[in-house]
Amino acid sequence: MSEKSLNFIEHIIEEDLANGLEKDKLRFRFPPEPNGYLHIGHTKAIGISFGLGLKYKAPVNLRFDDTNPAKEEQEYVDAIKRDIKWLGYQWANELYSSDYFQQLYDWAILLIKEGKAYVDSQSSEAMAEQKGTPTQPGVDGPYRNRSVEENLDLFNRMKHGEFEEGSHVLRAKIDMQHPNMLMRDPLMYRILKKAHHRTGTDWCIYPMYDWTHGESDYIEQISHSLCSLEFKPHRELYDWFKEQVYKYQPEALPMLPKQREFARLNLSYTIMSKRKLLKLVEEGIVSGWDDPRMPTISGLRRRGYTPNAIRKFVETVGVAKRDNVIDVALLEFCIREDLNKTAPRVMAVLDPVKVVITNYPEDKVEWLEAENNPEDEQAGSREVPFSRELYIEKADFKEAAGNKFFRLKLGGEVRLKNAYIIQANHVVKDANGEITEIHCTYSEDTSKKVKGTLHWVSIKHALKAEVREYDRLFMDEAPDSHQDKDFMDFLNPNSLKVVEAFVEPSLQDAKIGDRFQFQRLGYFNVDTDATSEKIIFNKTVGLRDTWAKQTPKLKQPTPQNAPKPQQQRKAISVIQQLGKKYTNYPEDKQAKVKAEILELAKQVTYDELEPLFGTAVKKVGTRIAAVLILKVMLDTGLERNEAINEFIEKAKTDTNQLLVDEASNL
RNA sequence: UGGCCUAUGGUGUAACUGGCAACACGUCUGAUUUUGGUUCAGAAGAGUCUAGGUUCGAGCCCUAGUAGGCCAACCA
Repeated sequence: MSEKSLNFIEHIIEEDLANGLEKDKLRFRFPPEPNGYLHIGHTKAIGISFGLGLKYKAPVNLRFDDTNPAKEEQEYVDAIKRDIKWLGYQWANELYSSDYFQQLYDWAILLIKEGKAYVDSQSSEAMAEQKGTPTQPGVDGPYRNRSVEENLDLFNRMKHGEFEEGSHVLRAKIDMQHPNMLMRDPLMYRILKKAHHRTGTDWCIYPMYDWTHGESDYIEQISHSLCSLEFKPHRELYDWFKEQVYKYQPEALPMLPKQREFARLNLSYTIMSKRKLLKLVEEGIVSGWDDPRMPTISGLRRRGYTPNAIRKFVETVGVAKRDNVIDVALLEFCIREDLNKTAPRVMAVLDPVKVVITNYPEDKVEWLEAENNPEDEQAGSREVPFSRELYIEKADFKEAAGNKFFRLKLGGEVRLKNAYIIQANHVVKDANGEITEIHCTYSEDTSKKVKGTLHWVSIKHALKAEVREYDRLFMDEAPDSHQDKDFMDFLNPNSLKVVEAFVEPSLQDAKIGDRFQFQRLGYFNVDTDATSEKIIFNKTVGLRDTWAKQTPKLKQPTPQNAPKPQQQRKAISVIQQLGKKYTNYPEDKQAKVKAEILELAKQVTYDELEPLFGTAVKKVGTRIAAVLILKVMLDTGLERNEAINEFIEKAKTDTNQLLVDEASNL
């Protein structure tokens, strides 16, 4: 059994188990708000909680956090359930926070009676002002000390709809001076005269997140409530509410859930905010939540991603507490890895040029055997038609090219996949000089060694198909991380390219969702828009292409190389970095680095330098760097002092010759 | 002018206090190949944010910094 190393959450659980928590008390939950579609970021949270459920054979509840009737809709509930199921996870119970409205209300009454909650009747502006700021404490509001009787009366009338929205709220009475702003008398209830997707018009007060979420965990006796990092400050409040409520029924509900937070998933070149994704949908930038360019589960599904690949992906990214940006290349690796093993191979030409095989009889057709998947012996084979006139990719032919070009060129030979070897003899061009036909001759000897193999389709047998090729939606690595620019500024105008392609006839019967590898091109699946008349493919992902990397791309000035989302580093820290490895470099590189350090040194102040004098003896490189900086400073008029002299003397007696040399130079 | 969290190759995650640090992606070689795919073999790349300290020994413990993130919705 291969012991995979545990992530920090698993460590916590193991520790709890070791401290006496019974294994069958473990219980998790995934708590989406039904106000949008699930995206790849949620998959991490899903993978964590459901994964833990699988690992410990513990139940995982699907609980919709539906406390805001203004935003939540049944459509989203359905979509979320569909997506989780599609990913292959099973929840123990389908639950709703709204199921607990009555219980929550009853507990709120008890809290009021204890003097732990009160009705505030100010405007939200007034309350916000009293709340202070992160750096300034808040002050008590005028209604903070209402009597229990008055609070009870008011809260009761709130519930019965006697007041307008915004006129009163129920707040927990904690501490307006608390350093954690969430503890400054947080709201528990607001008046909302809106119909709820489940409770209809039963309620006109609705509980807030903090009050609802923790208590829902508690009611369900969740052992570990896992959420993303931004809820860390909420934990204190989560615990406060939990402790208040616990004393009302410690025997019936003994488990106090534990909230722990992990860093959410970020993917390079994409956005993950539901609000922003909604904007793309609403503004028609994409065709809907399931547009294949969207990072939603439904978008990825339509694009051709498999549940397997997505699960593997979230497993691979790991779980920790630091902010991260995952390279989309990892996601692409996961889907290629899966599809390589499972997708049947077919031939399709996306950008055709005609090939005429002049020594092949006009009417002859041969059906040649083609392997369905070299990675899967069970996959069997099919037959593809070969005839005199074929299409190959334009990019697979050049009139003249060097010998690193393995494809077809005039006078050169190339193998046609599953068929013969052909030689290009001459080309026919139109008035614009565009090649319209490539005339070739074929040879039936297929045993010959030739470097290149091309895919092709027989023109008269080929099916026309629409192919939708996608590129990233955004051209920036982190489109929503720029304070001065809107994420919409980075939209890629060429994220969708529709081409008319020619595919082999076996694809006639392909059904919606079917996945294929178009040989040498990539993985494609049949889009939901396909009809019996018109077949439509989505490009899921291209094959790895080491050839494309070598050919200098004449594309747009690669935005990838543009300034990283890092801020300018201080010269001193750059020098330290350079210095560290100084002694490891060969001489020429050493000279280069030295020049760089001397240049940077001009921006360093003496105050920044002095701490480096104490650098540990073994860090020779850093000390050399310090000597170099010092040299620049002395040259520009710095007066020697005791610290400097001491440092120089110490350097001169070092065992490292480089250091001694530099120090002696001073 | 406060509280909380985080810091390990380009990226993401590991490392029971004990060997100048492991795995995956990415990058680069080479071999194989009727997919410039796959597979296989290999390489480069990290003094673990900085400076002190404790220790025979520190990525891990202590102190002080630095940098980044989160917190002021009747949202979740």
